[in-house]
Amino acid sequence: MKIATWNVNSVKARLEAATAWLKEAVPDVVCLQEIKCTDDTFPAAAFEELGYNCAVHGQKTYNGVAILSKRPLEDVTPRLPGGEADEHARYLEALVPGDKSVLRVASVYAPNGNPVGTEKFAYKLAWLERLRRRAAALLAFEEPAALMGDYNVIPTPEDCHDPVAWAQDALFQPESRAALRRVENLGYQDAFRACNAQPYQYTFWDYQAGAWQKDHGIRIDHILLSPQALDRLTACAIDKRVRGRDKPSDHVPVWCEVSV
DNA sequence: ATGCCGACAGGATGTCGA
Repeated sequence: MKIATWNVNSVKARLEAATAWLKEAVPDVVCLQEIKCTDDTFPAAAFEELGYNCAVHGQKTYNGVAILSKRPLEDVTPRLPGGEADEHARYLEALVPGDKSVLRVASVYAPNGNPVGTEKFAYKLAWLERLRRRAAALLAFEEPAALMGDYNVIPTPEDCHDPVAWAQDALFQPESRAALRRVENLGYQDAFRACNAQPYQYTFWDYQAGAWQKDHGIRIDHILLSPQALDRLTACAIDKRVRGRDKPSDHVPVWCEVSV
């Protein structure tokens, strides 16, 4: 099963780019982030035409996550536990039946957290701690699980072009990196790093300052696999070329293949 | 030291992203 994650930065602005990529990449499951629309305005028909079922946890203007799947989507659950007052649409979970077993997938859109030292940064860390708790609960099922999305965390200095340039940014704070590591330390593995040790492989390039042309990127979109999913991992890659197309998102898709 | 670009809401320009 080919599964993927992509922060599209508005699903409506990216509809043409998204359908073109789906036709060539042909993933079985795609987790989308920053769809920036409500459930009722999500362009489901365009994806259904390509054979996808859609689960949507939307929000007007900001955030919003979705899961597209060629297989049925069961147990569809929005929101992370523990944030009853949190109105941001940043998490959506579903169960996808595979050939041999089920695969639990989650579309993850962690908060940006800038500027550091504000309530936004505190919200980011609290949100990642809620994610860690949910990730711990999922491990108890002892089933293949993939928590995929925009974590807004640069894991290591080798995941950005210039660590000094990002030193003051919420994405590269020691606390942010530790929060991501705490999820991994439960027993989840970064699928990309399980397949590729090359440094300076990015998933995001800013629209500004010619970041794409200069390859000034960062790796912040991650696929975290449970042990049962990692055992079935056969490939993982970043579809970098998508960033060079017309009207691109500032993020590109990351995908992996798991034999479930 | 700051903006650079882009999407959105709304009808000018501010907010947000990373």
